[in-house]
Amino acid sequence: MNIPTIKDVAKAANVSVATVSRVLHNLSGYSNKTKLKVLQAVEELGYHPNAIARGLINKRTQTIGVLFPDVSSGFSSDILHGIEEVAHEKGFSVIVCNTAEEGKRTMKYLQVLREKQVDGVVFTSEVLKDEYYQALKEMGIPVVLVNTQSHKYMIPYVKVDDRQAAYQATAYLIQNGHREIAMISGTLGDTVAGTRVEGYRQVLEDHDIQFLESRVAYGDFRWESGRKAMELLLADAPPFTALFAASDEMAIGAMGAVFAKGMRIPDDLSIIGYDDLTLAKITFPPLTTVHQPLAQMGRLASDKLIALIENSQDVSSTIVSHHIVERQTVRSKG
Amino acid sequence: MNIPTIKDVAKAANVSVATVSRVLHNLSGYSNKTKLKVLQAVEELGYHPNAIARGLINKRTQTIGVLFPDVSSGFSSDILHGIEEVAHEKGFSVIVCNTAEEGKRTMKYLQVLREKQVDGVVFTSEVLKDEYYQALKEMGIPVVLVNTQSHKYMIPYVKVDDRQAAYQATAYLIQNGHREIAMISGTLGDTVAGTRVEGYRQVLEDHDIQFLESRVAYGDFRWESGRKAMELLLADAPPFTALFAASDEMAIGAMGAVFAKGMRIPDDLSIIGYDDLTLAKITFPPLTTVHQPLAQMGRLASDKLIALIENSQDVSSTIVSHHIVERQTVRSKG
DNA sequence: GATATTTACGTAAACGTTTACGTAAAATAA
DNA sequence: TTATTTTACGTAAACGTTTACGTAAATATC
Repeated sequence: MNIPTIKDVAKAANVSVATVSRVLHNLSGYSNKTKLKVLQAVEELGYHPNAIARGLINKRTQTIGVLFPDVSSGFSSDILHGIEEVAHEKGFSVIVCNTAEEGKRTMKYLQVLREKQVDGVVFTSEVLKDEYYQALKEMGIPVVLVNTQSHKYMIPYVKVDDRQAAYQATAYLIQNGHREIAMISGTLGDTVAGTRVEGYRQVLEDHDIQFLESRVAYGDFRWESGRKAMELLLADAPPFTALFAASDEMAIGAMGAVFAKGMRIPDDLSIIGYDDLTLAKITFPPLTTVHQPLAQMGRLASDKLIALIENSQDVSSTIVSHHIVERQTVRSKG
Repeated sequence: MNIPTIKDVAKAANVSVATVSRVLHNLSGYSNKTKLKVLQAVEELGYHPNAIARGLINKRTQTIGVLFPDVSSGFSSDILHGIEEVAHEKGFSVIVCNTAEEGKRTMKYLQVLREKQVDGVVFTSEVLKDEYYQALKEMGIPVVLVNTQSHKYMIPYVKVDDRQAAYQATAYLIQNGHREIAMISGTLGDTVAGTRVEGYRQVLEDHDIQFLESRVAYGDFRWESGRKAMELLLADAPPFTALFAASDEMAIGAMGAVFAKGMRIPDDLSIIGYDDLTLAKITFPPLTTVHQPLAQMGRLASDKLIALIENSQDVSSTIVSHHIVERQTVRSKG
């Protein structure tokens, strides 16, 4: 018993495949009577269209590819959730790819996506290397960037203004009376990480506070690196009363290091994070942090990508708004 | 300038498409000279095979579908990571679906997956309703369950032994001298949740400790429900010195409620969780919990599914091993 | 009632592959 | 040398759709 095709339906309904296709697509060109016959045949045979055959002829697969450095991170999975949500609403499926930040894997994935004829690609949280760009360009399909951007190439992106967000996060600490402020940055050399320390440095200058290289430590955005960086800072840096961590994970790692020293948060040290992962509100005390609307960013990216796929000419980018969510890790000093 | 097809390559290399296909697949039936000609033409034209056309004829798409109740949870995303990893290794792509635990959405996804002709499906963390099973069965493709199982239908699954794990988690508390032990269970009515309270109940009996209905509260596995359940327990339940939470998220929610009361963990109250999410090790104090090898479960599921797709007859299930990871939320009562 | 238009279809090509089958030339065997 | 096998291809059908084009019948127009 083979899977019924449109031909079987046509035969059963005593019409041509063209007619079946027409009624299935609600086009015109058939009487109500034949429509009923066809629909009944579909029902009886349990016919389901084959999207592969359809894709072959339409040159559209209704599928997009999404690349993450680490799908399992709280950060990525929120974005994925958003992307998937609107993709599904709009009739697209999403293929996930985990690049593990490896160039080779990434290129492999791009090749697979090309062969699978995806209609578009979302690329997230990593710098878009030249070779990626070339591959993507050859594929001739729209791309949107999330949480990253390319200065070299003109590609629409969705992200927050990192510099400004970092500026405001640090400013928030200053407003709360802190003047000795350390920072744990993301990977040294990474562009977004870089932008964040610029923001941090800028506020300090604007408030006539001296920027001390010795008060900034570098992690890789992940929890463990935050803990280590904090241990370093606690041991070696000039004393400080507050910390800005460039990711929530690192902030929480830092909190662990602080607690381990028997210090209290925010009594002995204030901390502000960055991201507002689900994590942030469930730690104790709940983490004050700058909120990035991750799921929303995913939704916007999906939206934009699909518009592009459907021939929109609008290649604009969007800077989504961030804001500080005040929880309980920052203490106001008198 | 259109995308080159196998025909273009054939023309450029002055051979037939059949020959091109043969060299591309490393079959036999061509001289070394023509092989070189073909490869060169491929190179020059920048030809890339079209997996859609291939899928149409092979009736294989090298794609699997994966259904999650919530892709963005730390739980799901670890499983996804594992699934994706081996799928990619074995030449399969994965389409993610977020059911949001809604029957209608789930059915919609199953239909999409059917139309897209996926070769297999992984279904995770939800009970497999009859209608899902029927749809899956009609599709005629292999399915594997993760973190759930069906008593009604014969479908391979990958999960831990929940009852035993719950038994051991509670036993661990008893071994540490606790006898007044509360529990926060997952959704009342859910099978896995049910199994876990059975395990809990069983140890108590085996140690001649009276099981008190009033010492078990019900959440939905998520953080907030854990906090609420703990507040309830703290207010209404007979006093207890330890808690077994059926998920790490709930355990952490409970910790928040405890801290909010000014109590200390583990000094005033011991807590053991369940899952060992990334979360667990980064809270303070780090959470003692029962480890489920989530990524590994994903890998195993992927492995099994692909074997099934490739005609393995082995429909066995696997119970993966769990173990308690001792961190700092359980105090030994002298 | 003749002509023009619209409706309701059917036919067949096309999408880009894979592969069964056929065949001429080359290699081997007798 | 001739007969046989093997090699190296080419031809064409098939996968399941969509859609341009054609056409007979029905309907509308005058």
